[in-house]
Amino acid sequence: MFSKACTYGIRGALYIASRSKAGEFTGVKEVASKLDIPQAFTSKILQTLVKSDIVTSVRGPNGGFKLNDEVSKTVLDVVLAIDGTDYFVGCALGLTECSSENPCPLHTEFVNIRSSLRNRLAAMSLSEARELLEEQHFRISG
Amino acid sequence: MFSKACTYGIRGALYIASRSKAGEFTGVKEVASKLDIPQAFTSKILQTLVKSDIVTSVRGPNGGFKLNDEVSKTVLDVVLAIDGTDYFVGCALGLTECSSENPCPLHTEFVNIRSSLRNRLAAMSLSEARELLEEQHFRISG
DNA sequence: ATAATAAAGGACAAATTAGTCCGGAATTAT
DNA sequence: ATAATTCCGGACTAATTTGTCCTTTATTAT
Ligand code: FES
Ligand code: FES
Repeated sequence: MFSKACTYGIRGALYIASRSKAGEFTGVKEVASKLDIPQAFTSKILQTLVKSDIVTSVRGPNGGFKLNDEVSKTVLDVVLAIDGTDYFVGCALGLTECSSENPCPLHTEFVNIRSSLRNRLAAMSLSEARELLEEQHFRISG
Repeated sequence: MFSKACTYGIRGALYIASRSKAGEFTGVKEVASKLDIPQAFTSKILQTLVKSDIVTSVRGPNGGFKLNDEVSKTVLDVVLAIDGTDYFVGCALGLTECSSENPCPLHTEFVNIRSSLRNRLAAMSLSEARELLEEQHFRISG
C-alpha cells in the first residue's frame, strides 16, 4: 500500500503531533525508540517532513522536531511528501493511460478506492490527531 | 498498490482469458509482446499462475497457456497467487497487531478500503472478463 | 527416430528500496 | 571560548524486487 518509509513517516508525524503541545520538541532518538524504527532511517524521513513544512526542527540541546502549526497539515500531506502521488495517479495495472475514456477492466474500482482513501487521509489533520490519540485508545507504536 | 509482477499477472491472465475461447493456447511470446511486458519475466509470472491452477500450460508446438475453466478463478486469485495477502492483512502502518480492539488511527479507513477492493476483485471472474473485454471497450495492453 | 517448438527452472544481473555510517553545521549550556 | 547536543547531508551497504540468460524437459510434426 505505502512504502515502509511512508508508514514510518505517518507514525513519526503522529507521534510528534501528540507530543508537541506547547513548544516541546521531540528528538529523533525518542521517536525512533518509541516507535521501534531504525534511528538513522527515522532521521532521514523526518528530514523529508521538515522540507515539506510538516514539522519544524531545531538543532542543539533540547532541540528536535515539533509539529508545524502555521498550517494544518494532514496525513495525506505526509503520504504525498514521502511516496508522492504514486498510490493515487495512473493506471493501477500499469497501462500508459488511465482515464474513463480508455479504462482498464478495474478502472472504476481503483478510482473509487483511491478517492475514498484520499478523502479519509485528507480528513485526518495532524493537529486533530493530537487530541484523538489522547482521547481515544489509538496506537502508533508496537 | 500491487507489485509490478502482480499487475503483469492480472493483465496476462485477462489476456489469456480473452483468447482461450475454445481450447486455444496462447504462447508467452504473444502475451509479452501484446501487453508490452518483458518476455522472460512474463514467463516467470505465468509459471506462478500455472502453479496456482489459474491457467493451464502445455509445452511443445501449438502449446502455451489457457484459462483453467475447471474452476472459476477471479482477479483476486491472481493477486493472492502473486502478491499473497500483503495488501489485505496486517496493519497498513506496520504495527505488530491489527485489530479493532487495538487499532491505529487509520484502522477503520484501511479496513473499509481493503474489504471494498477485495470484494470487487473477487467479483471479477476471469471467465466473465472474457466477455467484458469483448463487449465493452476495456483495455489491458498499452 | 529426429527435429522443431514451447514451457520449466535455475543461476545470474540490474534496479529500486531500505537502512547504516560518519563528518559537518547549528544551537545551547557551562 | 569550549564542549555537549542534535539535526543535516552525503556516501555507503544490505535487502528486495525486477528482469535476463541459458539449459533442460515435454510435446508435436515430419
Ligand atoms: S485505466 Fe487502469 S486504473 Fe484507470
Ligand atoms: S491497526 Fe493499523 S490498519 Fe488495523
